[in-house]
Amino acid sequence: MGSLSFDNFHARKKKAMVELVKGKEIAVQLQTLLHKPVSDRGPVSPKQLAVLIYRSFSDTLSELSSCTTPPDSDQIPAAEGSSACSAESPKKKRGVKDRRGCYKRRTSDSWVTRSPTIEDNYAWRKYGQKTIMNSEYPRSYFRCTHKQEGCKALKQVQRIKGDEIMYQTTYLNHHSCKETLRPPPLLVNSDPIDPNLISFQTPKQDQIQSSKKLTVKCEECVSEGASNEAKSTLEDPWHDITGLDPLGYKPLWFPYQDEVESASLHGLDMEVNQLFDIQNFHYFD
DNA sequence: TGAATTTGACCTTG
DNA sequence: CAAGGTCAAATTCA
Repeated sequence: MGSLSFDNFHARKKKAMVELVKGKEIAVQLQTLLHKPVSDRGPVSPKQLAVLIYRSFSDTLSELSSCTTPPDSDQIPAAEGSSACSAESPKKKRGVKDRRGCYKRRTSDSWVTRSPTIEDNYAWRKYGQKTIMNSEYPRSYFRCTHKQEGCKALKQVQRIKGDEIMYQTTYLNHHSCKETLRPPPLLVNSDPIDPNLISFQTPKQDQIQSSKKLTVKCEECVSEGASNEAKSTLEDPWHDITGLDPLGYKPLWFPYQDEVESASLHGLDMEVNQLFDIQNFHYFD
């Protein structure tokens, strides 16, 4: 078992590196493309390249996160794979021992994000809510809507005490249903739960005013550690493509951001920053 | 009417 | 035993 996991670790690591290199190459392509006049750009749009870059990072992170699972963990497989926890019949009455409680508590394959929204471009289904001790707000429990297909991704969302418009989201397990990853909406207008998300569409006249309010509100809600530099990128189109929050918050759907932010992301910083320097950043078709 | 959410009971963990 | 995580019936929504 040990050597198998060891091999697996290196295989995944290698795959992750390949993905990163691929992403970097695409980023270079994107950079080159953006230096060309729109008429000379050919069939591939910058937006498509940006999506590919995102996908590359996503795949990389997926591989890396799998590496973090302890090789020797004898964790009980999620309920559907466990004979001990599998139910004989789909419906059982209360009192009969069923699969309730057959869960893993937080594993190493978990990460926490803070965001003004709970949206992360995956489809989730809420399956529970609990009031938490010493917490003003209840914690909501979500699972991937594609659980039936074997996806074990879970997340817990809780408002942050003292920072009411921020949510702390704890993710458990990665999506195995990659194809269900919904592309970020081209128009991020508002969130049903929290309207702090920003629209990158050319604002209509009546939206400009609310946009200003939004800016003020967001600046108020930025945590102490957030840099003013980051706050100034409100119209950052990168967010629309990648889901990275332009307000200086943590990325909205970037697992392992704390570890990766300073490594992988900064690896692209130069190119990304150069992209932002380009005045005519046409990435929409 | 099917899908999604709510809610209280049940279960495990520490 | 308390706290937190999950289940599933009931309820709501589209």
